Amino acid sequence: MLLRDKRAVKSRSALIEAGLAELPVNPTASLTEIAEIAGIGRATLYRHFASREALVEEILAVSFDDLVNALMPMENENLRGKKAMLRAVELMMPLANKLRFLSTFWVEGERVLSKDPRYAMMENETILAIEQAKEDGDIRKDMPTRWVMNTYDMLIFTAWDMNARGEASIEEVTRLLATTFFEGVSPKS
Amino acid sequence: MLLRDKRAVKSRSALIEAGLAELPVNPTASLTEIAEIAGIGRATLYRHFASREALVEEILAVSFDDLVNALMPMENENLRGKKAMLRAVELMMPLANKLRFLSTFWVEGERVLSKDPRYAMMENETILAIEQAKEDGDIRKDMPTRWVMNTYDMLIFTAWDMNARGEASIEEVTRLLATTFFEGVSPKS
DNA sequence: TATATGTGAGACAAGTATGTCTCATAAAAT
DNA sequence: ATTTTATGAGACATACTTGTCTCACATATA
Repeated sequence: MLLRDKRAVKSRSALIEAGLAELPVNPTASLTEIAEIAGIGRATLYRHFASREALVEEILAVSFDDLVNALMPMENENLRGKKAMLRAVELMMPLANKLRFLSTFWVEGERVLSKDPRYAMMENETILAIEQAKEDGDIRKDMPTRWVMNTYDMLIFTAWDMNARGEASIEEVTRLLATTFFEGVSPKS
Repeated sequence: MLLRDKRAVKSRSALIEAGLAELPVNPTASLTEIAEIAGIGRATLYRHFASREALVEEILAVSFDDLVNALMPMENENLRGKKAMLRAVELMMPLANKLRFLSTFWVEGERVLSKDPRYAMMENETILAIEQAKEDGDIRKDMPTRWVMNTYDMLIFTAWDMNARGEASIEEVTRLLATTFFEGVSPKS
């Protein structure tokens, strides 16, 4: 199954798409269900993925690809600290559905997530930006970086969720997130 | 099984304790596992709880009891808006370990959670406090109440989680939460 | 002490998920 | 046109989970 054949490519992507759509909604979905959603025979699923875990890992890898891809523009922008964090939010917001998969496997799959070296990489970049923002006077030095990062991640998930429920547009949640994160919910004094 | 017998009371609470400890870590734990953790025979588990769902519901009910109990002191304090929100955080934070169960079942169990009338009640009280805070000039009027509430809830879970991992004390996460929520992560200007 | 009741161990049935395998068929590759 | 390869359908074995039931035993209760 070396993806030289059109059919194999199609089957594979159909399976990944199905998992990406179904697993966040129903994390314990059986492989029979996923194969059915993909419109692919269950046996074929096993031809592409040796096990359930292999499928999940592959979907995670694809999600990371999209995420890293979305953040690509930043490579040439040389932003740091607060500006980098805001720009990242802006670029990540439209990827809501992909992030959703990642957030579903945040708890259960922390060991799965951390298998991907890019996970640690992205975490490190976030930490770096937070520490730069502290130096620049944009984030309080007395707040643990870990707390700031958790808050940042959590706000991203919250923002996506609200957008997915149709309660606010991408632009709106981006603005809300930025304001809430840096200024809090209080009016400017 | 009317809990007239010491043994029944002990078994029941051991099972609830086990579920409370294990399910947040491993949401798909089998009843065999939970019974083993409780040190109770699996048959006895079924004598107390008709089904898996019944066990989960009971644990949720117990969690709500604790939560409502913890917030009891506010009944006589007549706080409103920002002060009510801060006081609620202060009272809820020490319940971290116990109430992590609720956050685990936040997504999956939203239908389970909303079975409990106290869920809607607490939600309404939060909404009321947020709207009071808006009137009082403590929360921006241009922020949707829904967004503010989601942020508030998520910060509570984040704080619980950080405390549960031993990364910060109760007092610390309480302070971090309050500051982050109302002022944001930026230093005071 | 005598009775009532909760319990543990284990058998049991039914349902479901995982993973392997075969074979005929259809569609790609050459 | 011929060969190669992926697929679908389904059988099959294995294992696990849920939920029920029985029986001997231990422990509350009276």
